[in-house]
Amino acid sequence: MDGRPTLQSVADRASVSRQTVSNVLNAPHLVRPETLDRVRSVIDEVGYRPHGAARQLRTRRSQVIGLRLQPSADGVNGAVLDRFMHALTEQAQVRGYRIMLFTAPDDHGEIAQYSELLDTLELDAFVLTSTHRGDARTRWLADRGVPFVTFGRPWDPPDGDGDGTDAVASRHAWVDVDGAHGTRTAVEHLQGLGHSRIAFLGWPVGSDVGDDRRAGWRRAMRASGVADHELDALDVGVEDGVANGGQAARRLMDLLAPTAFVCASDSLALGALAATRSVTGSGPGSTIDGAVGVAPAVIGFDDTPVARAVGLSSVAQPLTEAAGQALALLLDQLSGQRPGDEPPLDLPDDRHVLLCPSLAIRSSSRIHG
Amino acid sequence: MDGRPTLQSVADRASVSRQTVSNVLNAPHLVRPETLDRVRSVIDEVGYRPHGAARQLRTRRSQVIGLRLQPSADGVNGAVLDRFMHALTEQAQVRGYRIMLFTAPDDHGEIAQYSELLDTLELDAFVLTSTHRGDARTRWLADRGVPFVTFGRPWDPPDGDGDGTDAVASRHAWVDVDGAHGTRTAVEHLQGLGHSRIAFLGWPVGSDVGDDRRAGWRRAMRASGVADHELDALDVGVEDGVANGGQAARRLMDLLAPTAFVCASDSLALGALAATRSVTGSGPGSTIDGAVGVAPAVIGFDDTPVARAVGLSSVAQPLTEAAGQALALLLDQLSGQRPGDEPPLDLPDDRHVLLCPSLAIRSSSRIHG
DNA sequence: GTACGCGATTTGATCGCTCCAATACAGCCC
DNA sequence: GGGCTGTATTGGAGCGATCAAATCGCGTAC
Repeated sequence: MDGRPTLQSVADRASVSRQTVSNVLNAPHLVRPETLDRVRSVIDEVGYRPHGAARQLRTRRSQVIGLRLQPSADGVNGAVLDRFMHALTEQAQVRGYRIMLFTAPDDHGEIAQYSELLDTLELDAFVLTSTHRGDARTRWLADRGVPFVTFGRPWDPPDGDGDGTDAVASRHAWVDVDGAHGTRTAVEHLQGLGHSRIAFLGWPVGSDVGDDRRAGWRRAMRASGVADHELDALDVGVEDGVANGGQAARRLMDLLAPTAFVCASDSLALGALAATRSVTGSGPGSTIDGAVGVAPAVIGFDDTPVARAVGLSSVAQPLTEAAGQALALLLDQLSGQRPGDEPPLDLPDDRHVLLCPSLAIRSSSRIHG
Repeated sequence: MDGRPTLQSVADRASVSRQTVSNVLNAPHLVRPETLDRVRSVIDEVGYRPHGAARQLRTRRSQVIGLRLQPSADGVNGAVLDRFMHALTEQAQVRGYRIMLFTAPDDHGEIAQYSELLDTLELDAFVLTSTHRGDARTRWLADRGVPFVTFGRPWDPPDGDGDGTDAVASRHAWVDVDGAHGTRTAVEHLQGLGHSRIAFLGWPVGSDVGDDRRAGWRRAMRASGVADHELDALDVGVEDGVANGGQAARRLMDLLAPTAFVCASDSLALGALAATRSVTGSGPGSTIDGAVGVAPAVIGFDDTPVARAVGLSSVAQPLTEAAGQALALLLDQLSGQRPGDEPPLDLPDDRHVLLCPSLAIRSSSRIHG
């Protein structure tokens, strides 16, 4: 009566043994139906819940997934990872897993945290974000057979130095959103509205994510017959930020007078939006008049809350879907892996999920001059 | 050699007993210095780390703190809680605690999660956000003697129905930011720049946080001799949102032509900023000319990334400090409480921390006409 | 000389669960 | 009825740590 109900106390009350109660919960098919019912009603009656630590001590599984909080990217973006985390937490919870947070100053520190979390708390898996070329984290985890998924493709070239190690190491499970597809959709949407001089306002060449988004714009433009030298002129790369976006947009408008901007981020788009609106004097959603003085259309990327707030069209990542897929990939690894076993060597290649973003159309791309 | 190092394996290697190794880690003062050194060097050598689940099973403490993720407030705000969470995770980590996430559709569901998390994982404490009047969560936790802190004051009236239960229940540990102080500082800053007709753009009366911020503005205005009927005219309450902020600002400008706006959120401020700038045609930071046509100053609240991006002055909450204080209050409760003990009945009243926000001054409040 | 006190260390028990091997019991065939 | 198969259930062992109590060595007091 005193203290929390335990497997033994439930067993006594139901006149069975410990193990039978355990089986009722973990392997019901082994228990005779009438015994099942009886034990279950006792469980409900006393409100029994298994003790996680005790179970973990025996099974070597914690049912907990680790996630590193990024050091708060102080931009308009950054909310993306937070939203992903929300979705992940929700999805994990319904599948019987929990999310544990940790922080680290850099990748090296993150690996140190992996080590500690695995040794002391025996986390079952990790979700990695912000992957990049030559990511030491994926290598470390893969070498130790720790289940993990990355939100973001491994951007390493598919075939490294020929010895195949890199290829194997980067053949891990991942989920990502097709950025190129997003910008292409944006371009096509604008073309459908009659635009043809569509500029790309992105980051400097060299960031994989940025180049991917640029490539989508480029392909769509080229497909509609725009020449390469013209594309080069319409293609701008600046560091992320509202101010930078505004400056770059103004410069482009002076030189080439594009009728629309496709941007690599909402920050850049926000700057462009302000620049285009202040020059022409017409706010988003204002009336159309003739040809001159109509503000160019602007489309951002990531569909952050700010975009929603100011009526900025934006490419929206399916973050809930991404989180769901990430978890599915993780559970796949977890189910096939008994604590002591080695991870299977030749993994199926269908552990990659590339999702298509959608376009949230708002007033910043509804009108056309 | 095989398997992870355990307390026993370290003990064997150092030619001492299990318990001595345990003491080296948990009660070094009980161990003779030379033994201490010897055992410690073995620990380092084999890389021993205590196993959390085993420890928890015995001590009934998990060293884990629970935090509910709010269902992603889809505004410009909401980032506030995310930033608080970042700080909390960081602070907890250096003190040997971890943050575990969970979600719930409402307060009732949140309580159900508490129950489950306490029974199965034995979380040591919880951090609550978004507290409100008659919050069932704090009551539930307090009744069960579960340590917790809220980020946000209990807004219940100090003396309930006279039976004292509410007063006791709400006398829990909390950390909050003095919103009134923030808006007062904003007003004083504006007055220092020569402003006198300063409007308040807030939420409808009835939300405790909003009324607090309103009160700060009101007090500062009254202190400088503004009559009450004038204050009522300068005081607007609308639902949060950029569009609402813009509309309300425009209306105020038509009626009363205030020279400055103090807002209850960055969303409202953003709307006001757009409205003031589009009417006069001068962007933030543009040149001053005479008296007519100069854009009113605008100050927001929460210092969200967007504010930083568009040059909006804003009242900044000290979130890192808040997280640190919250944890200090928690650890205070945790240290004084042995697993089986009852919580102390008469708690000290110094478990409330009210922090002062600071003002981030940017271009939206630098000029004055 | 025995008793006592005190610090350092060891031993046995225990937390709540699952794994494993052993057992009881039914049904079936010869 | 004996032997076999397969299913339902049982008891013992152990996961890795801490707690509580026992033990040991040694100096001091009576």
